[in-house]
Formats: sequence, C-alpha cells, structure tokens
Amino acid sequence: MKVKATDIGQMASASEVIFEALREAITQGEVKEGEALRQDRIARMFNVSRIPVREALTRLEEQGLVSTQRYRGAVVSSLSIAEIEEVFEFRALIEPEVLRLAIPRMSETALARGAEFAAAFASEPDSARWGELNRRFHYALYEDSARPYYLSTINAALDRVDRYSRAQLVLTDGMARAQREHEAILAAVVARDADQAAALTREHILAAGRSLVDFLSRSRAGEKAVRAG
Amino acid sequence: MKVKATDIGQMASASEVIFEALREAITQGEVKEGEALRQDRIARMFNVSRIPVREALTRLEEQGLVSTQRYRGAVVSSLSIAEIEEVFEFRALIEPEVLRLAIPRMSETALARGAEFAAAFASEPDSARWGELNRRFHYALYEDSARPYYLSTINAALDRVDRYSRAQLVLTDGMARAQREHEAILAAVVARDADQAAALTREHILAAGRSLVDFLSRSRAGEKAVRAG
DNA sequence: CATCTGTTTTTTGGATCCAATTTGCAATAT
DNA sequence: ATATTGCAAATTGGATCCAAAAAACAGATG
Repeated sequence: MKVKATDIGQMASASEVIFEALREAITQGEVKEGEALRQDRIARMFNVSRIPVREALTRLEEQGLVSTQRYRGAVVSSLSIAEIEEVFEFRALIEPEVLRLAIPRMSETALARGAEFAAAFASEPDSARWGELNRRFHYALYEDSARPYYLSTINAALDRVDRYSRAQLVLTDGMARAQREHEAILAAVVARDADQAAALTREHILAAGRSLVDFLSRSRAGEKAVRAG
Repeated sequence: MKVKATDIGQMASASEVIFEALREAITQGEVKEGEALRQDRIARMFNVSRIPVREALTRLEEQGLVSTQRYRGAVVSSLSIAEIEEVFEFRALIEPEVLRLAIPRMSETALARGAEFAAAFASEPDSARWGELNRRFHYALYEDSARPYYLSTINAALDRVDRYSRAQLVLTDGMARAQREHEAILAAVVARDADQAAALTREHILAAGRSLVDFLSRSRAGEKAVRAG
C-alpha cells in the first residue's frame, strides 16, 4: 500500500490520507477479502496514533468496504456472487440513464476527454490502472449530466466491485471486448444518439457483470475443490 | 433529541447510539440545516467524551447528512432545490424497478404488512411519524425483491430528503394524495400487475418531488423576501 | 488424542490531555 | 463610524493512557 499524502491534496488530515490509501488498497485488491485490518499495524504504517485510523475505518465501513464486529476489528468485506450481480444490475440501471441525461448538454471538451481515456485504457499495459482508466472514461461522458448524486452512487458501486474485475480482465478476452464496447458507446455519443448510447452502456455493464460472475463462479468452485481435495 | 439506547439494540457501542440519534434528529428536522454540531455539546448530552461523537459525525458526513470543514466542525447539510430534485429523480428510477422485481416473489405476509403500514400511515395524526410509516409501507413491498444494495441506496436517499417533506405534507393536500396513491399501488400489487405497480410508484415519487420542490421554491422565496424587507 | 478450563496476550472502544487553528472581541488607527 | 491589529476563548485533530472484551495459549482431564 502506497502512502502519498500529496496525491490527495495538500494538508489533508491524517484520517483522510489513511482513508484514501485504504480505499485504494481495497479496491485494487492489494488487501484480500476477509483480511483483518488491525488498527495498531496501520497506525504504525502511517506513523500516527490509532485515532485517525479508526476514523478511516469508520468511513470504510460506512461505504461497505469493510465490515466490523464489536471488539473484533475490521475485515475487508467479501461479496457473494449474488451481491456482485446486484451491483452490476444497479449500475446497468443507473449509468445508461446518466449518460442519456448527459448527451444533450455534453461539451466537446468532455467528449474529447472521453475519447482520450478510452484510448488510454486500450493502450495501458499495467492491469492495475485499468479500473481507474475505465472509470475515468465513463465519468467523462457522465459528467455533463450535472447529476452529482447519481455520480456518487456510481462511484460507490464501482468501489465495491472493481477489485474483482482485474483478474477476470487479465485471464479472459474481457479487455478486448471492453475496448470495442467503449468505441461503440463513443460513436453513439458523437452521433448524439442518446437511446443508442444508453442501450450500449447497459449492455456493456451487463456483459461485464455476466463475465465476472461466470469467472468468479468457476474460480470459487475451483478453490472449493482444492480445499476439499 | 431523544437518547434511548434500548431502541437501537442492546449493548450497541456509544458511537452507534449517537450516530442513530443524530441521524434521526437530522432526518426529522429537529436540528435545522446549517446548524453547527459541536462535538463537546453533543458529548455532554450523551455523557461521553468527544471520541465516539467524532465517530458518529464521521459516519454522518460519509452519508452526506452533515458537511465538515477542517477545524470548523460539522454542520447539517442543506440541499439546494436542484439537489432535492435529483434525489427524487433517483428514487423514481430505482424504486419502481425494485417493486417490479419484488412482485413475482412477494409473499402474502409482506403484502399484508404493506397494507398494514398504508393504513397506519393514513390514520396517523402525528406528522412526526409520517416519514417512518411511509418508509415502512414502501419497504414492505420492496423487501421480497431480495436486493439489499438497492434498498440501502433507497434508505440513504430517503434520509436526505425526509426532513423537507413534513412541512409540505402538513401545509398542502399532499397527505391525502399520498394515501390515494398508496392504495392504488397496493391494488396493483395485489393484482400482481408489475408494470402498473412500477408506473404508479414512479408517478407517486415524481409527484411527491414536484410538490416538495414547488413548496420549497415558494417558502424559500418567501424567506428571502422577509430577510430583504 | 481431543477437549475443557484458567491465564496471558492482543486488540478494541473510550477517556483524558495537548497542540494547532479558527473565531470572537476589544483596543487602536484611519 | 469603519477598518485593522492583537490577544483570548472556543473548537478541532490527534496522542497517550486505560478498561473491557476477545483471541491465543498452556496445563489439566477424560
């Protein structure tokens, strides 16, 4: 886990820095699901007392990224297949609508930023950065919707499932398909075809969800078999 | 603000009790928007130190119910008309879908609970309880959707806007209309007409949003005039 | 060998204390 | 009268300390 205060903005409070670092570490999958987050260990890692660490953990729990039991500490939440499916279903409901709202008022600069991030996503060799670039691509297209509340719920949803996606994208043709779908969405946006762009976005998310659930079903079944035999 | 630990569950930690009490106080409108929440004052109110109070405030901030500036403390967030509109628009997108998903699998007991809360809502004289009863009515109908994530986002959305609704329901015919709409939704659910129930729910939420925005526009314009003259 | 029981070690939730920052106010200058 | 400067009070973020609960462990018992 990297500790870089400068990333977050100058003079952020310690708890904010820790919160961001932990959130990043969890969404990136650097700390595994079920892993315990010990206050004391994290405090030493950042050279602070446990107080700001506890504040960061409180925030993470409120976001659903860790779960806590009294006197038993925080562990990284592990989502069931059903819960992951639900998050994708949710995104497939929200995101097309946000894009639909954004298209009539979308600026050329926002569109250009979208194209830029689509290209960056397609040519990024480091799988650790795919999640962020994918998010920035979609965010650029959603931004002009002027719906901050929707966008915050989308970010929260992505934070929940991002860490599961990476292995799937690496080990399947998910990356290639995502790129093609991004291009198609961009084309529809350029044509200002809101219905088409929304439909493509919905399919993009549902397809990603299906791939991920399928991948996780297989790999979790595999793990079970390994443990058993 | 009432302090009753027993309500929340036995042996909840102090911070949880405080969080629930503050959340309730904010959603009920007992503390006004813009009002400062001083850690020391709240701590004395609950006979605890400021530490659990800070944890509660952190949670509230994460939920968007208060906003905080470094060294300046927490204040109850005040939503602009546009932000309130957005929350209703969000609910009008999510809730019909959840109801649609719930109907095919809805149990008779869930339906009975829905009818029960609709009746309780209709006959409740204390406006302070309308928000909760309305929420319970809809929640009963949504529950069998088996979509906990959707439901948590709905609850978060309601927490944001509930406190604005009460005055509007008291001072207009909103209460009567809400009752009629609840009955219509219930009838559609009884008939297992998912499309109709979803459409009625969408209209119910959009109508409530329009009434509230209209009401707030008038009353906020009124306040401005008073301040000016 | 597995299991139960009592004890030690970890770990957490909270209290108290301290330093940094902001805010309020009074005295002064314009 | 208004603006400005310089404390003093209020308030917050964080450190350190303490008690309660849970986990880990060791020895006793079947």
